[in-house]
Amino acid sequence: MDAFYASAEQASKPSLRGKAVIVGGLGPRGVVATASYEARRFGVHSAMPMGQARRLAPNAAYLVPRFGLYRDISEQVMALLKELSPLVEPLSLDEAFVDLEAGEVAWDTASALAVGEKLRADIRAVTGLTGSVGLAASKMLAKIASEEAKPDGLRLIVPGTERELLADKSVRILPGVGPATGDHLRRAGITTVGEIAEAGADELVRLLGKAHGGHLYTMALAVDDRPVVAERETKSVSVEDTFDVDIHDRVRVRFEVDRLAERCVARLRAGGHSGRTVVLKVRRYDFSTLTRSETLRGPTDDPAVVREAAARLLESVDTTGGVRLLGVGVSGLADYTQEDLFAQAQAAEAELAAAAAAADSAVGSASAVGSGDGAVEDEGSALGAEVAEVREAAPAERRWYAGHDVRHAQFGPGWVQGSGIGRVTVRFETPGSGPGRVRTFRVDDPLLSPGEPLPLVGATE
DNA sequence: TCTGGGGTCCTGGGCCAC
DNA sequence: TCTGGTGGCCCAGGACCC
Repeated sequence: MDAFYASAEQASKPSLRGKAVIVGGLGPRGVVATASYEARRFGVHSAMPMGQARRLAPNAAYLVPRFGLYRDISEQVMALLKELSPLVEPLSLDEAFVDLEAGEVAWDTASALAVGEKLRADIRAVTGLTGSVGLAASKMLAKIASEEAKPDGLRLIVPGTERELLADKSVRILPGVGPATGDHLRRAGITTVGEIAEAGADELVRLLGKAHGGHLYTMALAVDDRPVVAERETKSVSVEDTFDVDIHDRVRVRFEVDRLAERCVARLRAGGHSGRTVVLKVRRYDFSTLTRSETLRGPTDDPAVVREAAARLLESVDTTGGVRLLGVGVSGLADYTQEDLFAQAQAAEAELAAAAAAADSAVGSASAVGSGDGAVEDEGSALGAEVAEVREAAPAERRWYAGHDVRHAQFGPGWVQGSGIGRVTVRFETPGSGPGRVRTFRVDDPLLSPGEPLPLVGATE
């Protein structure tokens, strides 16, 4: 999909069509997730600090992402892809590899082009958005082709022309070559894909190590036999927060770690997982990042267990000077928990005990663990008590995020154009309407409530 | 107003068992 | 008994991707 988040916003907000739209974190430390093509003309691009984007494009519309809407659109597109082949490998919400051969829908250049054009038409018809298609003999080349096809295009790399096509391109075009590897290669006098091929496998391995160097060399020869993999197993689950202002207070740091641990476990459970290794991530005031991990005896999805492990890990980290980001993750995923094993063991014990007719078998309840209600149990530490106090004091206020959907009892559906100083400005328009009017309300206006994204195509028109 | 969030993979050192 | 090689696991950090 082309400039996916921004395009989705333009499609659902008629007043933004043809305008510079920037989607991303709007806090003081936000970065750009996606910039519309109009915004890119000002030099704004993904991963740019939002402050810099605002300097470059002060008049652009700045919106907070609406992942629910993007996910819905993504599902529509993925469904179209699955009609083409059983082998669809999603890379993100807006990108996927499709093995057309496995789907038996394309067998030569002409049929592949026809499938690509029909897919683009279908995507437009179903979602109202444009997508670009790259056709090639491997995943790497298909990806390069799709980048070249953007926006709203189709590009086919004819088999046999690959090496010639890659030779003059920057090494940065190869997947796996980011700023660091790019610099590394540049210092060795290698700037193009052709130069990687000329340097030879041994030199690449010497420069970048066995795995990375060897892989890059074969990529440079346009050799990529990685298969399209439909189902990928999740290997870790994590949540992290960057704070608007560095946190110095150790109690607050501990409180945030507790909260993150609980959010992480909620996600873990939602995915039907448990995990054995708990990871704490700390980014300090100077942007230095460190991780600490602890591997438990068995997998868990118990919030208290993860919280306590994260708290132990935090004890080994020096946070004086301030903390910019905290994260908690769980890896070593399994589909059972240590508690399950305890439960099984206890059930077996209970059976034995019953068989022995022991009247007082001492089997506890295994189901008491992991209620997930967020109760704080800190083994009586003073810090734990303080954390509980901070938790009690956490405020709950209604916030209006720029770009998010609202509904007004009198004026109907609209979206938040901005808010501040007790006021919220709403533009009343829908995907099927023309550009709408703007009205301002008090932030606590009882007639105003959060709304749901409206479908971009059909329903409302 | 410098630098998000959620992932994956690789490397290299330390430690331990064989 | 001592030493060395090897392989696996754990841990930390770095790079990369979208």
